[in-house]
Amino acid sequence: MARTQGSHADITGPRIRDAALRLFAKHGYAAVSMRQIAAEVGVQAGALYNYTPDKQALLVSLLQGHMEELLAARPDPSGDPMQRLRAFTDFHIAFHLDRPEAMFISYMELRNLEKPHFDAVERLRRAYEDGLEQILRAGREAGVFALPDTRIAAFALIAMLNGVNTWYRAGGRLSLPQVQDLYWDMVRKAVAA
Amino acid sequence: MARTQGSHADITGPRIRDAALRLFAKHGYAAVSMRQIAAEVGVQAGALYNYTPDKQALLVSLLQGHMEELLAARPDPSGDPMQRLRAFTDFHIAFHLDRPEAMFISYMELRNLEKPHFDAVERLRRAYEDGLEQILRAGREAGVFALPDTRIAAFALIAMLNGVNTWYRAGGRLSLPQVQDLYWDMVRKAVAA
DNA sequence: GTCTATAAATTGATAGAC
DNA sequence: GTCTATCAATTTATAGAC
Repeated sequence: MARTQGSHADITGPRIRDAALRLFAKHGYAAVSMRQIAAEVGVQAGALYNYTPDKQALLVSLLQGHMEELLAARPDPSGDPMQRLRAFTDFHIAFHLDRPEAMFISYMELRNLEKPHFDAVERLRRAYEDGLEQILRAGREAGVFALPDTRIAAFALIAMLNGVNTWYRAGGRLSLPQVQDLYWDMVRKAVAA
Repeated sequence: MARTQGSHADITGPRIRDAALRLFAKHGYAAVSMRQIAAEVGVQAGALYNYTPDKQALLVSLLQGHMEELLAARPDPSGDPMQRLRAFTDFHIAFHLDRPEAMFISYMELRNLEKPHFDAVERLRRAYEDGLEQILRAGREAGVFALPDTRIAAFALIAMLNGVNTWYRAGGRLSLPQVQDLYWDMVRKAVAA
């Protein structure tokens, strides 16, 4: 029989983060109250403050955690530039389709981060963009890519790949490998020499 | 000498929309109070309700107005598919770089629209995407574009072009025509046969 | 058309019982 | 560790004077 009171430290913490992620993605950070998060978890609002000092820290943890996971999961830089770009494309699509809410709030709620937290997250994003740009530069030097501006190209490719999340629905007419093939076709041609 | 009271119907209306656009873009719809908007305009909160029935109507008006302007400003469908695609690319970049806040809230604040308003704005966006897809289909039928899926390609190209707004700053190292050339280079190659 | 004043509800966060 | 109760501040929106 379910208790209505008692100690649940091990499970409550992650459930609070899950609930906050889901609600922030759906309604936006500013529109979500601590009471809503607590209700989603099944505790009272006061209990949340055993796990987070305040609402802002909850958002910071979600965004920073997402970017650190993204950087840690990147494919190894092995193979020629074409192979590396294909691996990056496949990875980027798969990683973000697997975490639609985290990806969504990582773009949408940046402005709700206080300055030092914003700077920290931006530094991580910058590192990720740099990873792609290095692939593009290596390809240009090898003569397989033709890109007048590798920095802008990196922005453009990431923006294009991010767009998958705006239309893809699991169980739709396209499987993940089909989506990866479709985007790889355009990525490959866009950078081609 | 400036009055602190009195009638200013002609100028107050547009100024409220301007202030709301700026503040919504900066802090997010949910995070902006009617008092903040009023303060930005230089009136008291109560005065806003002479111009909008409520806060939601202000957001609807901004998003719907932006999409209608976008559709109305599209380039004429003249020329061959390659020329039409170039015109679309140049137009899309120029239009959105000219309205960064409106573009921003049109993507970010969709979720804060009540259902019927959301549907109305989505219908307009869909019409815009359809315009690009028709260009892509015409090019594929003419044999100048090679695209396995014109719908996905339209999404991908729009997402790529939208990305300009995340990094472009007026007065930066690149002029508008330079940006248009850089993106056209990638768009052209991405769809090429 | 704008003001002041206020109603009614909701917010983030804290205190103290259990 | 969670609860109930509550504070102090802020919110949208309205009423009525000018």
